[in-house]
Amino acid sequence: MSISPKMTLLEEYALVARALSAPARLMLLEQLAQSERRVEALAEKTGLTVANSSQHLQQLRRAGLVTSRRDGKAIIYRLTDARTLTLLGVLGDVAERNLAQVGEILRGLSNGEDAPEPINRNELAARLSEGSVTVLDVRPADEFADAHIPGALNMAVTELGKFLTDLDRNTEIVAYCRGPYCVYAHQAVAFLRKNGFNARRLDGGLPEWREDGRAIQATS
Amino acid sequence: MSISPKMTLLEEYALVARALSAPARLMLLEQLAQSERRVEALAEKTGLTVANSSQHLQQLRRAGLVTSRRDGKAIIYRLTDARTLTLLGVLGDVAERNLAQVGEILRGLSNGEDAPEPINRNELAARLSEGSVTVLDVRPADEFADAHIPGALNMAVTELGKFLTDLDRNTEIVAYCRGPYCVYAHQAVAFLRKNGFNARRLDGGLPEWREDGRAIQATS
DNA sequence: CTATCATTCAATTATTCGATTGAATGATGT
DNA sequence: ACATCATTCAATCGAATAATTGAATGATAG
Repeated sequence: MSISPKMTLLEEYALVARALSAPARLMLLEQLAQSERRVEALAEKTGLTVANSSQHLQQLRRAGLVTSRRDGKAIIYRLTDARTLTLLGVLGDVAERNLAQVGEILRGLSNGEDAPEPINRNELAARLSEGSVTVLDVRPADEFADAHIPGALNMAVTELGKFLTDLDRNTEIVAYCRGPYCVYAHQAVAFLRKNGFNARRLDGGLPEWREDGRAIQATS
Repeated sequence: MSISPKMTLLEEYALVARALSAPARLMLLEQLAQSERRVEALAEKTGLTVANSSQHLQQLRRAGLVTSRRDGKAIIYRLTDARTLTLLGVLGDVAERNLAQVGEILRGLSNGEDAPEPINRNELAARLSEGSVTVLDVRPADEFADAHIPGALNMAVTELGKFLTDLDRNTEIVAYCRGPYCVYAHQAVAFLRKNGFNARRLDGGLPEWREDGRAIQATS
């Protein structure tokens, strides 16, 4: 079947693409983009069984998208490098702009509010150093604890209502979450705007911010 | 199965990735990156049957990677936009750097010669305006006729031996072909270097050159 | 209006994939 | 050296996919 080098190459490229072609594996990659994790932790975060996670992770490893190492009794998986992150971002970009259904869902998350353009990371960095912005991390608390943008507040989207009084209505709010596939930031921005706040989404999530080489606040 | 918007989104992203997960479709996309084409022409170029090409093209269309229009009796397919090209490039990049087998094949194409770093498109453009470089288009003649880098010579890799005397040994040669998945340029560079020429590969092929907004020489 | 013909559809077959279950592995840490 | 336990493997099932064949579609061109 694949005697010529050309065909072998194409099959390898196809293998990488196939690794991205299951929602379960995209969830795993999104998690790994936050930080390296053990199989069990990944299984819990994604709702997959451990055995199933393990098999998906092996497919991702065969495709070169993740690598693993041992730490004590656990195997720790992580993204091979920043190119994996780039690939995920471009994939989301293509889908968002070329698939009508994706655009609709993303707009639907805004719940009637028309969302403003996201703020880019350069601009946020500048605004942060001025102190003229409130940064909101809407990921689960454990992921926030692991690492976040310095000075960010952590509020789960579902709890946002309870903390509205804590937020300064005169300062622009920038919300972010995991990255291109995370919907929390969209929802948070819509909710805040509906309640009269000036809120925008950050372009990219924590992984992209970190990949830019910017400072993060980490626990360990 | 997919009630939550999050899952629906992931399924859509996975659909795009799945579209890239078959060698046949990657070949079709490589062809479409050269120029828009009819189904029959694509089938001939890729060696697929017409019916099979049609079905693959429909999958690519569902994934938003290509679009089609009618021209007379024919349906003309083309890449939806430059993002598709970017996606293909990043996919190749990940595979080349993370999969050992891909690296080996690409090195194997050089046939013992160690290939120099490719020249980037900015540099080639500068060198072209100086006239200090010979540009070699190693794609098939019909694709060359369709469009090529201005001033480029067209030689199929297999015919390269016959034309060695036509090439100036004192001018550096830059070879290019279809893009990241095309192996002709690698082979041409190896052959030329083995024969004492100073040759390098262009980073990216004609589609990337065109996408940069640079001048091309076209027939029509 | 009708014949033409490029493209698409439909039905089939062989293959591959994803999820599940329970057992096996094998490096750790005592 | 051995027990532990996170991870992986193996086997199974149901579903989805790619390629092939031949027929159907449907817009064009005369």
